[in-house]
Amino acid sequence: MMTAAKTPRFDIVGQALSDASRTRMLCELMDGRAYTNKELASAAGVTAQTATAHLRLLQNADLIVAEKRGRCVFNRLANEEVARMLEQLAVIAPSSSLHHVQRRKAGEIAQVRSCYDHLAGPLAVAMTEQFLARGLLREENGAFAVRPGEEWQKLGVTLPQKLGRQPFARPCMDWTERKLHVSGPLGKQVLSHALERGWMQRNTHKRGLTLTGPGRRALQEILDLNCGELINA
Amino acid sequence: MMTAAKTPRFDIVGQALSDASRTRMLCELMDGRAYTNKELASAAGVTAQTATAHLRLLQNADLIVAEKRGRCVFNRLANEEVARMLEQLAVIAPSSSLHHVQRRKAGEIAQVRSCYDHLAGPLAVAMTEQFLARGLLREENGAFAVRPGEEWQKLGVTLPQKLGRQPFARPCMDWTERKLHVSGPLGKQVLSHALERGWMQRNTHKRGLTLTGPGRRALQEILDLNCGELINA
DNA sequence: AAATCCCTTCGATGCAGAACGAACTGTAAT
DNA sequence: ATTACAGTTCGTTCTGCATCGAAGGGATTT
Repeated sequence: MMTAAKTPRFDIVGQALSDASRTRMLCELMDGRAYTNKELASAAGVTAQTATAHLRLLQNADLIVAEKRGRCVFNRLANEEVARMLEQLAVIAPSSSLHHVQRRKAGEIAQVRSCYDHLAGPLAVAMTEQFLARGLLREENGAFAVRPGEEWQKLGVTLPQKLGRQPFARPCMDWTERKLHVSGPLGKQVLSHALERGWMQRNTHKRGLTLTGPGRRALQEILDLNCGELINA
Repeated sequence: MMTAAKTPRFDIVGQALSDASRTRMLCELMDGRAYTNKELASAAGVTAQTATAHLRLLQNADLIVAEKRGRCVFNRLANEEVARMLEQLAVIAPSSSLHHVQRRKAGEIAQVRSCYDHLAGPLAVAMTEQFLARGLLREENGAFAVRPGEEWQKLGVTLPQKLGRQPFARPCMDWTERKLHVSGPLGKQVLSHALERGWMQRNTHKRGLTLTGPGRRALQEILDLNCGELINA
């Protein structure tokens, strides 16, 4: 049975987010990969015992899930909603250094990076703008409606039979660009296809990605994107 | 060489969200309207002193903004991004999965409502504009000067002998319209008269009001107001 | 078997902050 | 002028919890 219209318990999640050690761990997890207890302890700058307590708390708040493998425990974000919530949180959360400086400093932040399981950053924003300009996507009251097009196939996207029903493409706010890019199953397919084809490679330990020559050419050909303007490396 | 940590400080916002009293207040504010300290204290179930501390904390986290007006302090969400973040948070937060949080979209908030003891909302704003256009009110350095007129009588307003002495009509900022409407004794008389005559009725629970047929006709006749344009119910 | 490593549990410590009563400031009503 | 009311400040109490040292389990290696 459900209780009568009670207020959402923001405080339970907020409690989990209220400690700097825990949020440092979450930032580490935002690339969608799994990290061990020890790695996250090191990222947060605390001992393993303390990390254990933190990770249990994050688990109880359903922000992460843990998987035991041998003597290690792999932790990852519980689901995409958690990642989206964190991205939205980043829009309003103050940063250790200045936001504006971050954006302008070339190369300090990866121009191409992943956001949980999909592309983010200027490249993702530019691609999304192309999708919208070509009528492949339409923004409809805060959601993305997907229209068929040969570009999807070239990007490795398999469209579902029934378009427009489920959230196949979701708008996701990029916190450095403050513009929309595509998440959801569509965004996920685009990234995994790009990684398979060697269009880009994951950097060490972070969400950064490196766009390769073939990737540059592929995006130029499929979407007429001039990646040289975006990534001045 | 690792650059200095530039991770977003999720914990600062999380800290603000970590207390149930504060999140109850935020839930109350999610309709986009402004509430006083006391109202929020009551919504959170704490005393006024405690609410003061909470509200200051929320201000420092840039989640809300406060504006002093008279002896009251009106608090509202700082911006649209905060509302979006809270909505995204509601997706994660327990016990919120079914009840979609009511955030202000166009026309979602009562078009006719009360603000303590006087009318507010688009209807009140439209009436005030009529008062000004007909010369019944004049804005003088931030205050309303009242001029005599037969409309006042028809609206149930008894003017005091000495006009202009004390603030008989005060300008009151409507938070959703961002325009002025009339408070003070004059606004109070208008509302109580309208309720007496059955021009409108109080809704359950909130400050919402329902404009009745006779009320619609009365306002049409007295002020030439077309209420149909305002209230699309 | 012993050694090593990852993680957890337990206990102690110390700090942060949520709550309210009492008292105070300033504004509005009568 | 007096009263009532909204909000704040201060001091106190009490609970929660982040942290680490020490010690214990379980898995893998030597």
